[in-house]
Order: sequence, then C-alpha cells, then structure tokens
Amino acid sequence: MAAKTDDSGPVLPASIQNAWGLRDRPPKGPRPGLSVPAIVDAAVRVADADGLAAVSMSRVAKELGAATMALYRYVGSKDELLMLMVDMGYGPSPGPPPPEDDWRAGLTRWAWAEHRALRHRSWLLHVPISGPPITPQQLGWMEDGLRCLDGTALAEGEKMSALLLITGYVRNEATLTSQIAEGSRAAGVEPSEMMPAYGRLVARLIDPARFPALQRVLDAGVLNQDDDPDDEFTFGLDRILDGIDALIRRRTA
Amino acid sequence: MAAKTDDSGPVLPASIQNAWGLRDRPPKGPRPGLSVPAIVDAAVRVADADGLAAVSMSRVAKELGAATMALYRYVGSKDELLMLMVDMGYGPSPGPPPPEDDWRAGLTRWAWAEHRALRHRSWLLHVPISGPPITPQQLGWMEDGLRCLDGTALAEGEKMSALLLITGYVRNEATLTSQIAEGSRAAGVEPSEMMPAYGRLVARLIDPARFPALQRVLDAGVLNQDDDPDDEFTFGLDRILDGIDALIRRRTA
DNA sequence: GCTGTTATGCGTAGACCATACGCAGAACTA
DNA sequence: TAGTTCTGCGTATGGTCTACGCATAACAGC
Repeated sequence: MAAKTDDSGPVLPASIQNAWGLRDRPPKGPRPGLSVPAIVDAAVRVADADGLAAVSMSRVAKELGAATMALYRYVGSKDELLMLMVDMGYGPSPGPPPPEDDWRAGLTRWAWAEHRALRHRSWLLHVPISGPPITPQQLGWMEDGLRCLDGTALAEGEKMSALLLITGYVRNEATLTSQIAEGSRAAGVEPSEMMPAYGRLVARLIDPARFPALQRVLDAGVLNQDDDPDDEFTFGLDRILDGIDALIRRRTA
Repeated sequence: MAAKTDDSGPVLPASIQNAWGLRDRPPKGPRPGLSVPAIVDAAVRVADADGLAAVSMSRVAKELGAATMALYRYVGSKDELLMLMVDMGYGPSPGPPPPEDDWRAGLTRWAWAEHRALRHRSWLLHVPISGPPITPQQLGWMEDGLRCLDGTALAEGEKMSALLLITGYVRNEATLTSQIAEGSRAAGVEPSEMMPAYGRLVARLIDPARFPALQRVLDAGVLNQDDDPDDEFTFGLDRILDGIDALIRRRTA
C-alpha cells in the first residue's frame, strides 16, 4: 500500500508538484517528447470541443499524436489530469480588487469572473472535484477573493466561509443554466422553450390538491417568461451579499 | 432519431411515468419477475454499502439474482436508474411546515432535512444531475419548501429563486464536508487531522509575498481548529436567510 | 569510448463498463 | 388452439482505465 502522507503532510502527486515548479527533470534518460502542460492543453482542447465525456486518455493521446500509455509517464492517473485541467480551465485569477472598490464591489467582480469562466467552459462543472484546491491558479482565485474582504471586520475564518458561500452559489447557478442549455441541445428544442416545456410537463404530472404551492408557481407563469439568466444570477448574488453585509455590520457595530 | 418531445412537451421515460403511477401493465406476456422499485431499492442498497461507483448494472442485477440485461426491461438506461435512485435516496419530503413556524423557521427546518438526507447518503452528491426535478418525491420537496414562503410578500418567482439558493447551498456544504470525509478515508488519516494537514500543505506551497491574504488565514489557524461542521452549516444558512430576510422586508415595506 | 544507470515511449493485455440485438418461452386474447 | 406480446437473458461490440514489461535513448563516471 502506497503512503498517502508523510511527516510534512499529504504527499502531492508528482504532476502537481510540477505545476508548482518544484521537481526538476532528472538529467539522465531520453529527453521527454511530451510535457505536462502540453497534455493538459490537449485535454482542455478536447473538452472545449466535445465536452468532458470525450476526454479519454486515448483521445487526448491521439490529439498529441502519441500512444495512450505515453501519457502515464507524465500524469499519474486520469484524475490527476482532470485536476490539472480544472486549474488551466479556470484560467488566471481575476487579480486583486482595484483600490477604489469596496468589499461588495470587489466580490461582485470576483463572482462575475468565476461566472464567466464557468459559462465559457461548462465542462468545468462536470469534473468531480475531489478535495480542497491545491493547484496554483485555484489558490490564486482564493487569494484574490480573500483580498476583497481585507478591510472588513470579519474574522479570517468568516472570510473563508463567505467566499465558500459565493463560489458555491456561482457554481450552482452555472450548473443549473448549463443543464438547461445541454438539455435543450439533447432534446433539439430552443433553449428559450426549455423552461416552458418543463412547466407544461410538471403541470401535467402534479395533482393541484397535493401540490398547491407548486401549482401557484406554475399558474404565475414563472417558468414561461424567459428572463435574462444574468438577472437570475444577479438576484441570488445580491441576496448572498446582503447576508454577508448584515454580518459585517454586526461585527462592525 | 428518437423523438424527445411531443405535442404536450418532453416525453417522460417510461420508468418515470411508472413512478407517477401512470402506465398500467399490459395484460399480455409473462408476468414480470422484477419491478422498478425492487431494482431501485437494490441499487440504493449497493450505493449505501459501497458507494455510487459500485453501482453498475451487473452489480445491481447480481444483488437481485437476475441477469444484467434483465434490468433493461424496466429502466431505459443507467441514467434513468440514477434518477430514480435519487428520488428514493432523498426519501419523502419533510412535510409542510407546522403552522406556528414563520418562514424562517420553516426554511431552516427544510434545509436541515435536506442536510440530513445528504449526510446520510453522501452518494447522492455524486449523481450527476441532469435537469430540473421531475420525480414525485423531488417535487414533493419543492412543494414543501414553497409552502414555507406562503405568507410572505415575495413574488412566486422570487420564492423559487430563494429555494434554489438554499438547496444549492445545502448541496454545496454537504459536498465539501463529504469530500473531507472521503479524503481522510482514502488517505488513512483521522478526519479531524484532514484540514490541518491541508493547511500545512498549502503553507508549504505558497509564497507569502504572492499570497498574503491566504497566508493570514493560515496564520490565524483557521484550518487547525476543527469546529463542529454543523456550526459551519448554520453560519452559511443564516447568511442566506438574512439575505432573503432583507428582500422580504423590502417587499413588505 | 565504454559501461551502467535511469528515463522514456509504448505495445500488450486484463478487468471492467453500458448496452444493441435477437431468440426462447410464458401468459394472455380471440 | 393460434396469434400476439411481453419477459428473461445470452451473446457480442466497442468503449473505458491502467498494470506491466520491454526496447531504446541519453546521460555519468570511469
């Protein structure tokens, strides 16, 4: 059984150490024909083109003109590759908030940056995340988020919790809208027709006596109007920021 | 190409119609030896025992003493089975809020009910959800949530958004804590040692000059203390409810 | 320049997986 | 009794990840 920890904590997979610039190539042996960044890049290209499900080791290898098993000299497993894909897929963090922004403007900007990243690469949502972030860019995002809360009266732990609240929300909202998009593509329906169709389906299924509140929602036509998904996003984000605002005021007073 | 929609909206998979009590068994042909509920039950049993990854068609069939392909007479695909597993896995909805509860108490109770369901069956978090809920119990949960907001001044659409906000949060929080649990089991580390180990790892990786805010969090020992995860849950939930509260006040005033 | 060491590329093969298809036989209707 | 229709399921296809081992390339030291 391989050790997963040592004296100084969990052992990092070699390819992740590589991403942090640790580990230098040993001088002996033939020169590598591939590289971890090239592999991750190819994998991201496949995911961009055909979705995460199309990312198999053999497909990525084909993309690089290499044999399937060659990849395993660079990444320890497919899961490792996925982790690195996420790191590259999010892209560089949005940077520290501009000095004129207060915490709320800064976090809004930060949330929108993640929102954009997830909208641009919806396959990121399908990667099963398997632990807290340990890759360079991921931690960069976290750093930039924390900086937005720098001047506030929150405790450090509360800052983390607030950030988790926001990323969680962003991911969640992105998941829902991307499901609508994927569902409409799969069913061959206009995206704008997706929610109304869902509404009709539910209306056909439920008994109004057993589901009165749901029936009222349907009657109100909530699912019929296709409002700007960005408005929906803004709504939820503002609720959460209001909640954080309430806490900050309490801590300040 | 099979039709995914008809005049009255998206076509429901047969097994889901079955779950709604539509469709009666045709009188001809041999009597079925299995049933959809029995299959779903077996699949849930497998997931409970060995996790979602262990749920394969052949494993479920073995659980029932049937042949793999026999299952396909009852469910159209593995995805359909997963959808039904989710419906059964969540269990019955918590019921309408007691009359003495205001909206906040009601939603708190509702959120905790989902929290408990997800904690009890963490494999629910690993099921890739592929669209809005259409199964009976899932819609039951939605109904009960909506009823909590019955007396408030929110528009119907706002009620839905608020609910989405909360379930999203609950799922998210459950995902994070279950990752810690699974990670600690995989690494053979005490769960309480997981976050401190993560903290040490991050501390070793980051350059304090580039990640000052993150460094401050580490220095504050945020990851070292293992506080009750329920407190963490309560914190985020209260933030969100505060945000909803602010909206309700605005709509009421 | 030769030898030993070490790394790479990758072919083979094993152990799974979902599921399309088709056939034998059971249970009903007429 | 004949026809119809549905069930159970064996077989087969094409996909997945990845363990293992071999040939070879590139260096270090002698």
